[in-house]
Amino acid sequence: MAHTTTHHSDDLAQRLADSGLRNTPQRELVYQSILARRDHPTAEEIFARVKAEMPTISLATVYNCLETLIECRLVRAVHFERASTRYCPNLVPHAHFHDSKTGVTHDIDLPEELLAALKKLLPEGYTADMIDITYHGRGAEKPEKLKD
Amino acid sequence: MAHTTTHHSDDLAQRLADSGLRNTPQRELVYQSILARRDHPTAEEIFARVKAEMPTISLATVYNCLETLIECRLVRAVHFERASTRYCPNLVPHAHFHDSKTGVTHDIDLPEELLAALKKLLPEGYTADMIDITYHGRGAEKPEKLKD
DNA sequence: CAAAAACTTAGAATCATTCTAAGAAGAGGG
DNA sequence: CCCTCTTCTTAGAATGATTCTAAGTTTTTG
Ligand SMILES: [Mn+2]
Ligand SMILES: [Mn+2]
Ligand SMILES: [Zn+2]
Ligand SMILES: [Zn+2]
Repeated sequence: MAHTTTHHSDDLAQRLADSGLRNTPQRELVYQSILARRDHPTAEEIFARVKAEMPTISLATVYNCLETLIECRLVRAVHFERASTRYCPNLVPHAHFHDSKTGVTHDIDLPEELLAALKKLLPEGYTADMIDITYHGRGAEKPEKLKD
Repeated sequence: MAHTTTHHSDDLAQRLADSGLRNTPQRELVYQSILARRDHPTAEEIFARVKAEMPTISLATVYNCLETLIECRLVRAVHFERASTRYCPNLVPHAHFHDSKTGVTHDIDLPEELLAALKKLLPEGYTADMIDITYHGRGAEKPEKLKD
């Protein structure tokens, strides 16, 4: 897989350059801390993770970096009710399943055809830039088989 | 249409009674103010409308009444990003179209088949109590034909 | 190097919502 | 009718996530 391997830090460097922004250690660290796991951390959770590596970083900077990452389209903001915003590094169009028992959030891939069907529900002349879909429910009770 | 006509205030009285709650003038007024229009007002907007009729009502009471109406399933809370919660009297399953230019919110009816298709995307063992769908985009630019 | 621009930071401010504590209103039993 | 218990309403304080402010740092440019 030689040179075709893409490093996420390269993505970041590239996107920041494209937007005329600087690639700072804080931005790098905040971005990596979101990529590291497939959970959907809040700003406070990211702050806690990042602080372990860079104890001087501030919560304000975490918020600033997150805003930058969203502008650069490397991270997506996710909202459940009015709870703290969560941040998601999965850039393919997907829905979110919010487990009301555990509070855990899973990504649900959305087939192109389903998005098309949703767009067909709109009245003449309406265009949707994005469609936000959130499931609220419960995940499997039993421990999952032996996949993953 | 004789006696079959349902008055919304009867709905309210019934639901409150079912839940062992009292039917107060404040609850009645808050409910009517939401039913009166198909917009999706915020608590502050409802407060303003209701205050015109009952100048002594408090914002806390509006929030309390809204919570009660939601418990009684007569009103639905709607969230866009982290903006103020909006309240919707449309009880059939529907999505929301949020016009990013005007800020106006429209209801979009959801066919049963589409909800079924969405539920089929969930992994084994996952159940969704509810699915929240929000479109973000722009409505028709031109003035609508001559309907409505 | 000097100056300008972009960033980071701590703490204050904001804003929607919830909480608290006290008073008002309604239901029921005598 | 009173009395008492419970439910409601109310004003204002508290909360919590996020944004703003103002001052220092770092980076880039000339
Ligand atoms: Mn400071
Ligand atoms: Mn008070
Ligand atoms: Zn996600
Ligand atoms: Zn609605």
